[in-house]
Amino acid sequence: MDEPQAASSTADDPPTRQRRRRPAVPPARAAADGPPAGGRAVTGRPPGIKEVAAAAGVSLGTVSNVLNRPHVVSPRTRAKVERAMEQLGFVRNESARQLRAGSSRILAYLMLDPSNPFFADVATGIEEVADAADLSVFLCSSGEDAAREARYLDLLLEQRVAGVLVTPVDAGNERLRTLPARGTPVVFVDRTAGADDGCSVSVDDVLGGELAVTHLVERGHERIAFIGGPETLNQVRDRRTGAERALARAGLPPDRLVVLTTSALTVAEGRGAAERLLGLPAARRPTAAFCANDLVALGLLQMCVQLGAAVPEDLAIVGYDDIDFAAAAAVPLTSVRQPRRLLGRTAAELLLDEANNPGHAHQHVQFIPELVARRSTLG
Amino acid sequence: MDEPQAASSTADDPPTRQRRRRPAVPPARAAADGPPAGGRAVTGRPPGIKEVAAAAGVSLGTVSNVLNRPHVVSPRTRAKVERAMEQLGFVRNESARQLRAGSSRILAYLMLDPSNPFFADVATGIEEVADAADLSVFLCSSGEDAAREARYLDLLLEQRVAGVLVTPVDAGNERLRTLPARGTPVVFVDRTAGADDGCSVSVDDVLGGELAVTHLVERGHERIAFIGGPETLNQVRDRRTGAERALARAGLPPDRLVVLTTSALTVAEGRGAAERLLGLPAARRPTAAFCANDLVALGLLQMCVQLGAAVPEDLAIVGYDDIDFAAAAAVPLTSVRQPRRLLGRTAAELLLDEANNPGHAHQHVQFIPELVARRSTLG
DNA sequence: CGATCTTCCTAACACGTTTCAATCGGGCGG
DNA sequence: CCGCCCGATTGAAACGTGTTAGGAAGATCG
Repeated sequence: MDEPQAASSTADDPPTRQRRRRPAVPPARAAADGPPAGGRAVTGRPPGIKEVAAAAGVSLGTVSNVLNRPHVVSPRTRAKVERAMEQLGFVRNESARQLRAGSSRILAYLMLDPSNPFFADVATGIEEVADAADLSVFLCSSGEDAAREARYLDLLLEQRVAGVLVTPVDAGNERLRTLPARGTPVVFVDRTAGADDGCSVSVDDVLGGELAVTHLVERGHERIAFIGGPETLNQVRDRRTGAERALARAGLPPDRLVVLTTSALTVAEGRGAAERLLGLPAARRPTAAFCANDLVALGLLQMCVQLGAAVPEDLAIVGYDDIDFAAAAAVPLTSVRQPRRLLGRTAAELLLDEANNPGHAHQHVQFIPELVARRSTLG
Repeated sequence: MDEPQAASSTADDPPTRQRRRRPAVPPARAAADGPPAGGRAVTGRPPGIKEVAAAAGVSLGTVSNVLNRPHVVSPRTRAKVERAMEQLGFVRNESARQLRAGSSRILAYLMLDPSNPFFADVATGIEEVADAADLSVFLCSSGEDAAREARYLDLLLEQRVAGVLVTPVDAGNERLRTLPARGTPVVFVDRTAGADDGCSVSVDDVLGGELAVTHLVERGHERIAFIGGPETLNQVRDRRTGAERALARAGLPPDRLVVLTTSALTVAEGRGAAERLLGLPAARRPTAAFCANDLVALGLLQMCVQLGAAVPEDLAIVGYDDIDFAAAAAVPLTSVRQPRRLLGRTAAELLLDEANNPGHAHQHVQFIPELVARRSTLG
């Protein structure tokens, strides 16, 4: 509308092309027009408890009482003070409050990767519990980078948050181990605590691997691929161990598990694994694959379809996590479901207990995963 | 291992079954054993600058200088102080620092829905810019709930964060409008600012809708479904407007756009829409669908395959957002790509400018979307 | 009129930051 | 060897803002 060439849809410019509209609201404006919601002063720094007291004609302590112990203030006085706060646009300075009170009403969840729907669901569970306890949750993303993780831990410590939930990149991190000793409760999520000092909530990944591969064996598969990596991730190791155990239980030799290692648990890696897998000579090619993660499984699935391998006829696939997209794949994916939201809720509850209950005893809570069978293995 | 019945994989218990291991690390432990990383005192409250000064045998001011202006302290003294901080496990109290300094090094991104990969990518862009400016980002999720959004805005104000990026549930929220006046810069992400007072970064959704439908028209489709909702979302309205405009441009009558309204932009809603769509009599059934969102498109796609409708032969599908799962679908999805990460980066840059540059002028930056054609429309 | 509340105010406090004059330890020109 | 200059360091004090204990003032009641 404002720039004719922009209305054309032929994109000959680089995709980062952009337009700017209404470039200059004059800066003077902020101080110029009438107060939008009362006679708010638009002075430099925000008004403090002091200004409110002056405006309401009461003392400073009374204003504080209105904020923290409203019942000890007479309704008339309270109303006066509240009106003054409204008019001045008073916002309590949390730094000052916290400095004096020593406590904060904030929890933090430091997670590996916000773009993995799994962690988003865990966070939702955490928030449910926090809301009920009148706490707020800040989410922090380490992006699987140990340095970022360390930076955030320092920051949270400096902020004196009420507690930290963490899915660690580096469970042995010294900061993580010393955190509890400095008075900040910590709960490990989806990973058993590195040391013994702390609570953890996790899901039995060995059992999950067993469930997946037992299911495949029961459907008649005798040569099964395990796709995942890197080996440094506990989750990957445990799920593979479970797979091996299931094979052994079925009386199959260990070499019937064909291990394809990936460098990350992503869709792209899953696609790459598909090419390696389908390139194997027919005699050695597995008839089923167990992926350490749904993202890998979805990549594998996509590439199989693209290369003309039928799922599950030519290759049955089992994923892990049962993210929403698993059921929505064109060939719905059999997957191992984890109680994601419950994981978050339980972790938050443990954290609250650690923070509030002096007789708190550290615990490791482990949940039982569940196999959800869909078309990718049932044909 | 510890509980025999847990080793069995027959899940007869409810899926929330759990085990607890090592229930009691004796609480006395925290005060009992040796300091794990030096002679750290395990007293009640964390040591302050005062204790550090005493331990290092220097004055209080010198410790502060080590923290804030290391260059004015001689290397020897500095080393002494740093050693003392290490030993005591000193952590600067950010509340006190901020109270005095008045400024915080934290940005917040208040987003609609953390489980939507779109927002996770925007957040990643924000973090890139923040990292470079030595700021940290806290993520907050409103979960599309206006009350939660309001609570978080209050909290962030009280924390005196350096700035707030927000994809609002309720763009007209009074709190949002008064935030800037109270000294906290705000940038609207993926939504043009409600009022004029503030920066915003968005993508031209009308153009995106035009691109999608123009592509379909060029491929010969003359009856096209628009699937999305609720109508209250700006994004949905704009994308539909674009669709209508493209039809008009092609000289097709407006009733060639068959609108199916959903109650949310989710996979489940997409599935539901598929049944409605395929249930239409052949004469009125569209040969192509433009979905307001990739989640809806993926649901539609899944159900089509399931009901035996070939994509794109029986129904061509275009999504919106180009999330990673779009390319990974078994029939790769044509979609309208938004520069998600750039959106975040630009928003963060505007925020920094608003915070640091006194001559800052509010801007509305709008990006141009791009169509990515894949098999779901190309056959 | 004294006892008892109720309501409100005063002042100390939490802790790191910053300022400023004062002090200290050398090195250096004389 | 003396006095001076310089950088490093110190001690004291003010500050930012809200919290809270303890006491004063005012109101109510018997």
